[in-house]
Amino acid sequence: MHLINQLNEEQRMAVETLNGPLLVLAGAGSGKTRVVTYRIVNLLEHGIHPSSILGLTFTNKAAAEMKERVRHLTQHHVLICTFHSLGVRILREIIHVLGYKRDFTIYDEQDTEKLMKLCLEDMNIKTQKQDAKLYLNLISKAKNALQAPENIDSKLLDLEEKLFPDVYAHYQTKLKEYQAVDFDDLLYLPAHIFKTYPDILAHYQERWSHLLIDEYQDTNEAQYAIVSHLVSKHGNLCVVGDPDQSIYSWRGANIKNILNFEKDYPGAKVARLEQNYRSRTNILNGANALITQNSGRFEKNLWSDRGPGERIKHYTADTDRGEAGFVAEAVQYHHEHHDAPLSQMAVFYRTNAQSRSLEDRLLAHQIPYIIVGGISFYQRREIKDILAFLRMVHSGSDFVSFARTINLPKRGIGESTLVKIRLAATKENRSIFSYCEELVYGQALQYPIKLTAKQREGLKSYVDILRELKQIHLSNSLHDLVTGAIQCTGYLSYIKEDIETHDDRKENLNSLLAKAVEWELATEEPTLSGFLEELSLKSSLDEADTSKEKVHLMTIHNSKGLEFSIVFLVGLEEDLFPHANSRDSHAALEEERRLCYVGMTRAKDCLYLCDVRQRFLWGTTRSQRPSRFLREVPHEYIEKIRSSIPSRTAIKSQAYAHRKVDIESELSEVNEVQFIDDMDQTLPEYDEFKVDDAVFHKDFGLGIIRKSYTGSIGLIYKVYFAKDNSERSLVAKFAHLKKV
DNA sequence: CTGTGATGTATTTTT
DNA sequence: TACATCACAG
Repeated sequence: MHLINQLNEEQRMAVETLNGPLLVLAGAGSGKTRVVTYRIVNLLEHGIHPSSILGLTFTNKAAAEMKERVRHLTQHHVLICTFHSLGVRILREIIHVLGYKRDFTIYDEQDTEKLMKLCLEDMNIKTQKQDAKLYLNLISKAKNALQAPENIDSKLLDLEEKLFPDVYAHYQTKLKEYQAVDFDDLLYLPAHIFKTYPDILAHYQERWSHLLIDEYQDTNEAQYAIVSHLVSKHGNLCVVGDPDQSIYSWRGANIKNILNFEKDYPGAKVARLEQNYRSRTNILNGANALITQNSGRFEKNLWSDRGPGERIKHYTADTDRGEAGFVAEAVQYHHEHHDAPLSQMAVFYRTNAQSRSLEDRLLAHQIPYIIVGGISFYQRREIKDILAFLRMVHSGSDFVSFARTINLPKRGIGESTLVKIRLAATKENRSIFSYCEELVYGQALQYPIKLTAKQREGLKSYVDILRELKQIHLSNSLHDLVTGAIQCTGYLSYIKEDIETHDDRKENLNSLLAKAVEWELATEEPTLSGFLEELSLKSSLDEADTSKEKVHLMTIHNSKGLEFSIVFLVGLEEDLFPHANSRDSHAALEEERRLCYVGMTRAKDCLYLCDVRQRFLWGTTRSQRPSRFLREVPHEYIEKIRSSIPSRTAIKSQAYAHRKVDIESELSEVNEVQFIDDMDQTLPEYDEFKVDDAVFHKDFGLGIIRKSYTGSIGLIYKVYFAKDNSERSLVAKFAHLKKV
């Protein structure tokens, strides 16, 4: 295989190890994708049948990319997909053993929230606002940990969570009744089936002889179980990942899965990919130094021979608007003076809300940008509405979709009637739609409910519309059905009522139709269920058209796996990044640090770090303190700047020496001042102490930190002092507390 | 049942 | 801020 020659020694070892367990520790930018694809090519060249190989990733995008690369190199189609689509694939084949029908619906978060509210109502649980979300969270955790409702140890639960096992059980019952599964079920149910039905498992073990898992550090228990079940026979498992880039523990990812790989699979070979082909050393070393602060790591020595490059630039703005303005100007500068393509620049932030000010300034500077991630097209109301109609055509059992569509447009069926219909249908043991049909057209009901003339009329029109759509579905193409769902339902006139949003919504509906057509052309057997399934597994990440000449805006989470020449990491402030919610947990804080590491290591040539003194956040203007992460990157790699245009030293020392002199002199006046690195004078103030830390005060003696918060004067600690048994609030910068 | 306006409240990351 | 929920009137 000639491709082998393009690899370094460790990479080659990974590519040439075809059987048995293999752990590839792939540092940032170490050529992971190349190794993975070459390894698949190598498997194929060694006579492994394409259909025996299974590659698993976390995003559709990564899967598609890898698949395409393999196809390009070998002309073979290999199954590379996300864990969730693998789950669907398996469930479509065997979910009947659990009493589901083959064409189940997949509920997204919005859908499950509706379902949960209705469950709580059923159980007469006083439905407080966040209750639904709270229970859903617990259920999600339970499923990720492979716990069935009956396996929950109620002794471990808080008092207010005592009802949880019952709620969980009822929720599962309802899901089944409505022939729906939630997102976590796509992993949980296959894992459950594998465990319970050895013959089914054997079948899948037979089918896939070689497994490959990407981003293994982000697998959760359920995913881990699926994988270990599948490989327990042949043992040919290659996992790729980087513990330092584990950033999804909040979704159940367990970093131990990768850390314990050698224990789980004795005799595993380990390839350490430590040469970074991406970043300049100033950036790489800065990031390395930062991540060293974490405990319990696999030591590694990531190096690069791409030369030092420029130092990491740190800019402090007065306000979030100023920060965004700085970014816009710097983008413009790089674009105009160095021909840096916009598509090679990216701005990363911790929370989605931060994108607004950035968008605002970029727009003002007329810089084209694209938001990667964000609110998905498929989450938009009008899209979900039409899809709900389609779901009703597909499965008459899905009550959530019924509830969503029954009053589009208004048909006089309100909350209370909806409850009556739902309960009656359940009692009657009929699907929600067949119950409605019977209610309007038949008499064979044991539990009919009373309707006003207007309601009867409304329900009848609804049933008629769905019957018509079903008819279209039988004899026409998919896009005819979509057209029908938009037109026959009167949806168009319904959205006309809101003039403000009408045009946008209409446009979105047009794109939906376009997507349907496109999908029909690209798919061999374009069925409705296939279409719905594809859309429910699509994430916002998969839609972005990244080919265009635009600056990329995204959360740091979304930046994983990408690289850009120039990266702006904004909002490096305490309580934003690291996020306030991680404040009291060491583990959470380390994850924030890994997140920062991920963000930094996306940059090839140029990295900007920004923080802001005053930020408009959560409805008010807040005084912000610089992130501790800024301090954790050693000074030698950082240059503090006060303008988006480089200072004279920077110009001279870097590749910019050829720049036009007039610009340089124009700016030199301002920049003269900033040659001093003032990092030392502006040491960020941050939570030096955490709750429960012991401290010493020169007057009050020994104390314990009870609380830390930010007042108008800065960081304040509430400290309990043993000496006089008192609690005092002390301003951090004056109190001179010492660690004990 | 529906629409309105007031009131309250919770603000991370997403396959 | 912005969204969801609630109370109340029609």
